[in-house]
Amino acid sequence: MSRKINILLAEDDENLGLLLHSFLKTKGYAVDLMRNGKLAFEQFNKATYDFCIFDVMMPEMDGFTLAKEIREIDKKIPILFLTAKTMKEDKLEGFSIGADDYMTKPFSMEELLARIEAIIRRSPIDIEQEDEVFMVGKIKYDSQSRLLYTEGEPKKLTTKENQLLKLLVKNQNEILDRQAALRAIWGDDNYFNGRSMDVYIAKLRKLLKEDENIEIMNVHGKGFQMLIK
Amino acid sequence: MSRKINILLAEDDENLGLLLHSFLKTKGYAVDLMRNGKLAFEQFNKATYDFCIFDVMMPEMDGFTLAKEIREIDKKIPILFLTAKTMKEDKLEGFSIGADDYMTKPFSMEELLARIEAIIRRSPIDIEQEDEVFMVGKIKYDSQSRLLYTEGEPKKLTTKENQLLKLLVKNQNEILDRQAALRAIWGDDNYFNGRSMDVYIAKLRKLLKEDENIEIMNVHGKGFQMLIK
DNA sequence: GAAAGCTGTTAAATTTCGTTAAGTCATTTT
DNA sequence: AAAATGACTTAACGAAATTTAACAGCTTTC
Repeated sequence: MSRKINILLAEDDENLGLLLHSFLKTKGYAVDLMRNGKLAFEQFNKATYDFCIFDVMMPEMDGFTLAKEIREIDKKIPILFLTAKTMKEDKLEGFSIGADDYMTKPFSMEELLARIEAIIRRSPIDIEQEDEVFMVGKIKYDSQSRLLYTEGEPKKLTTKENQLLKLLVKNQNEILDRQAALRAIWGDDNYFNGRSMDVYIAKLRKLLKEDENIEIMNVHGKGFQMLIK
Repeated sequence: MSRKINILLAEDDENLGLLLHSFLKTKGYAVDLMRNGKLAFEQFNKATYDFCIFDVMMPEMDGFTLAKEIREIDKKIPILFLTAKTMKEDKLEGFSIGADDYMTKPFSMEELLARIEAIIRRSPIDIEQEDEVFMVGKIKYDSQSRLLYTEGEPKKLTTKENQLLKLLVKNQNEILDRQAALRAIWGDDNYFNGRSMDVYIAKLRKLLKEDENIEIMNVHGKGFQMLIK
């Protein structure tokens, strides 16, 4: 079998949280439980996850806001919502963010498991071997070892260069939101971090200019978009 | 049966502490009892444990803070909390740290035992043979005898080399937080200890450079990450 | 079309890290 | 007891990574 699947679980109800945590663990998943959206977002940027389960109603940051933040930096990770009420609007909002499924409390553990496995089955590419190696145009890029295989010697990226390039590549051809990137990499989107990011964008452009089909384009006031023709 | 399971017990109430200590000993566990969180953390870094039982309310360092510190350097060790009051917030905080279970005082010895065994049953890999012998790339490493089986003569590591290498290996492919490592090995993360750690990182790199697939990579401002390709 | 606000880029300043060597202290050897 | 050894720390210096500054060039707004 392949490696364990990492699930990020955000749930403020301690009983349900524990229950889910231990249940999913017995089913062979690696689960990190966070008690609110803020903590969950921080955790999301620290580790690498394959799957998210978010309660909609939480203190600090609710599940939808959390999902929005995460969608800014990861378009594809499956998100499943848990919602206490059968609010129609809730569901709609959830799906417009890009929810893959939702469950209305109370639900059975087995049902939850079935849904998780269904979603995982549906997205066969990413989950089974969350890729750390990408092709950026004709340039190979290994985000794990932070190596960019340009002509001649592979170039070793610095921590920040690597974090930023990884975000851009993962959001290839889509806009990477400025604030989202700053929060994900620098933890805070103040003015100076913003200027710092601009410096790194310049560095990456220089690193990638060898392939003229790659372009890191600015979208004024919004963010950056890595275009590959 | 396999070897004895080592439990680290942190409990400031002397009566309860001794009671638990002798009870668990009769049940075949090896138990070390510490009377506060600070001592328990120091002890955790001296020996190797399979399981933790922490009282939440303790002088010097409470159980949650202790658990947080330990989680920085060991993501997987099971932690069970003992809590005097049925404080809802306590429980939440505990589980977000990654508690595996909790018990509210007063509780029966048998119930505690049942929970411990349930947790151990759930995590089949780590506990039954928590290894002191690792393969680091193609180099064998015995952290118990502090021997690194490089080409030719096995190299005997010093105390600090061994502690640091063990932490890196246990957090393989993940970031070992600088402060956490310093607190775990040096007890304090001041400037000089930091420089000392850097010296040891250099030593380890030299020791391991024989296998070119091993890399101790710096994550600027955060810590170190041992990568094995 | 001028002001205000973003972005691009280079360079300087600051912080953090890598490495080697010298210093300190305790223990062992001779 | 003097000398040697070993482990660890501190110093020293250089290199690398990151941030801040500085200034020029764009975009939007009204």
